[in-house]
Amino acid sequence: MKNKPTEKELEILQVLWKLGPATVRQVNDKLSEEKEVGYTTTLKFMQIMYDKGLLDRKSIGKSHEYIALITEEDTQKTLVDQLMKSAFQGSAMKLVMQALGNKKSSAKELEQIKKFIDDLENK
Amino acid sequence: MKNKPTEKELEILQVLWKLGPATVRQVNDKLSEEKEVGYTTTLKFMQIMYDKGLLDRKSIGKSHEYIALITEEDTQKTLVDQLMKSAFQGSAMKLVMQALGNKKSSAKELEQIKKFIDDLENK
DNA sequence: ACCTTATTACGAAATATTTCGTATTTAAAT
DNA sequence: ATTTAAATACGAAATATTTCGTAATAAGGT
Repeated sequence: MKNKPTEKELEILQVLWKLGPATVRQVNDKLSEEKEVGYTTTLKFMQIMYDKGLLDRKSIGKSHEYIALITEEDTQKTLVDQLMKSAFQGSAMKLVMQALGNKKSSAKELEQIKKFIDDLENK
Repeated sequence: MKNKPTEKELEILQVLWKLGPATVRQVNDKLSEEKEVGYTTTLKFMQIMYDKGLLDRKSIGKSHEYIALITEEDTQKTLVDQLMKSAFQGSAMKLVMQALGNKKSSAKELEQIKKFIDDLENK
């Protein structure tokens, strides 16, 4: 089983999943759109994540280009599993109902989910 | 908006939701079933949570009886919202599909969810 | 070859979370 | 009233996470 990335690490992963391979500068620019953050802060994180094996990198000119080594899906799976265990007694159903009840999803989305469930059932 | 409890705080909340009003001793015993933890550790957490306003307490003999001031539902909502934002681009649907896809829910549960969705739609 | 500028490397401060030891208090039993 | 056992209060150590300053490095332009 995987252990989950910290919140800041997740923010950086999000950027990399969206942009694909990217430099510290690019990631920092993206993060800074939301909330100003020091360049060396982002750099440090990405170095730590590289050391941890969360990212890979290669030299491009004088800088590095980083790429996520874990997929968005795997990470989502890890996080959902964790939340299900820690707050929903391991019940996917409880979690799902909470998620659907919370935020009004569009009719279209609800249909998609029903179709998704049908597919699960006929498998 | 609420901010989420830390992991240890959540563990303690879980026990209190399950047991109802309980002493530090009772909570610590419960937690220790899983993994040994020092009595004063649990005590300290519950004191902090009391100071933060997460718990209330009243004197019972020489000890205190604590009770959760936030409900399990509200907490689940907060956690799901947070996860939805931080890892699923705010999409309930993506989260739901991940949750259902991950863990095989029983046919009965899947039916319940579909019914739940139907209710949402006819509202 | 030298200067400029952007990048990396490194260390450490700042903050948040988790853990527990020790001293004090309290109530119950004798 | 005194002793004893259990609980609380307090402080601080241990660990994890987040943030950034400074120095060293490297590449590109002149």
